[in-house]
Amino acid sequence: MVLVRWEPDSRGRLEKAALELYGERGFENTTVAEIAARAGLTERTFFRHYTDKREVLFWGAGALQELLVNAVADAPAGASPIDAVAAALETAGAMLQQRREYARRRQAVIAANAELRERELIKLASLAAAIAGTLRGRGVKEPAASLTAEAGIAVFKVAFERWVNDTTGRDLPQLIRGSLEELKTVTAG
Amino acid sequence: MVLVRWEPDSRGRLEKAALELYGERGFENTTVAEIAARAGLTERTFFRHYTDKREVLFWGAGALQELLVNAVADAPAGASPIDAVAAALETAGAMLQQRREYARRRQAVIAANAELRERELIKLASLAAAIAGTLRGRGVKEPAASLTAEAGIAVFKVAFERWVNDTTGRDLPQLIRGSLEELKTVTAG
DNA sequence: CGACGTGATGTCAGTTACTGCCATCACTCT
DNA sequence: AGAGTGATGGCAGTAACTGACATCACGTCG
Repeated sequence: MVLVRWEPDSRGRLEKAALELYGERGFENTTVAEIAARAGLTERTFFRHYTDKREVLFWGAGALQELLVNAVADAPAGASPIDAVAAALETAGAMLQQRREYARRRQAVIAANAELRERELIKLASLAAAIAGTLRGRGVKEPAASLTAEAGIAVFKVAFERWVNDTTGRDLPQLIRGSLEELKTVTAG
Repeated sequence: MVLVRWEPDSRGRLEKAALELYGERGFENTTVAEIAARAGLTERTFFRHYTDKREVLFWGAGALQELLVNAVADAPAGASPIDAVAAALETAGAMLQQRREYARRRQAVIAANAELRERELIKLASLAAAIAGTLRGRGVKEPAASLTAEAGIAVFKVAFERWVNDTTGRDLPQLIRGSLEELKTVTAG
């Protein structure tokens, strides 16, 4: 009957089931066994794919980091560090924008739970560290590299939050540009 | 024999025991039962004082947040938002500086473990949110308030890390000032 | 002075996240 | 056909955390 031993894309099924259940009853009231069951798998298999119950929502972070690092590395040699970072963030923002509904649901789930917010923050910190490393590779010294990267992440955080909670459909890359301008104004004070 | 039913300062004993054990064998290889035993208490009592195993290292965060918020609120009315935040951070830095050895040991423990780093990041995010709220109370609009607060926290993170890993005994408030200047330079690019 | 309430602690049982070890078995390669 | 591989299941074990109830020095009030 069954053509293959296991249904394909178990990762995708686990992520879908987890996002649904976290959204329906909340992260804390969802059991890993329940996620696995909805995906047609067992708890043990869940933990083979994800190191813990939170990580199932953050699998895409690696790809985002790679995208950002490449974009910073590929910025024109003449670009200032902050503009290289800003351009990279706008590129990433354009990608996220294509999956707006998914991004919103996911963000609502994360915002509703402190443990998930913690995980998100460490992913952002990891992004900042990777960006700082890339800037150093472009010849930027410390502490300028770290400060530029951290400032970029701050700009992204503020812009992303506005974008998620925005009903007027503003453009994420534009919000990022606007946030950077605001940061420049504010630090010039 | 015993004059009082329980030794006083169970919180202090728990925090001391936890920092020691996390430093000796690492966070992951330390059991809450072991911490409690070293403090002369039971596991159950540990969880009455701290919501989880990490929180025992972050009890002081509340006082720090209060200090920062007050310092921002008390800044002269004419001060720019970024300068108000910078002054508050320098005040906080001066406080931390008085407990340098403690701060270093604690930071070494936190840096060695991802879960503890997560917790630290959410505490810093909470600081940023509180500062942003105070700035709004001073009439600063969004997104300027959030960006100023996030930028301030970024400056603090970079300065604090340099201070902790510094062997030449540089002054933390000075490092904070220097980081802010660097940020201003970098964002002016 | 004695009963009584209170607060910090102890005891214990239960749930669930997470891990190590071994078994299974469709598919593949030789 | 037989051996190897890889994704999965089953199961036992540890430890974080929680709820319910017991204890008992201390202070208070009648």
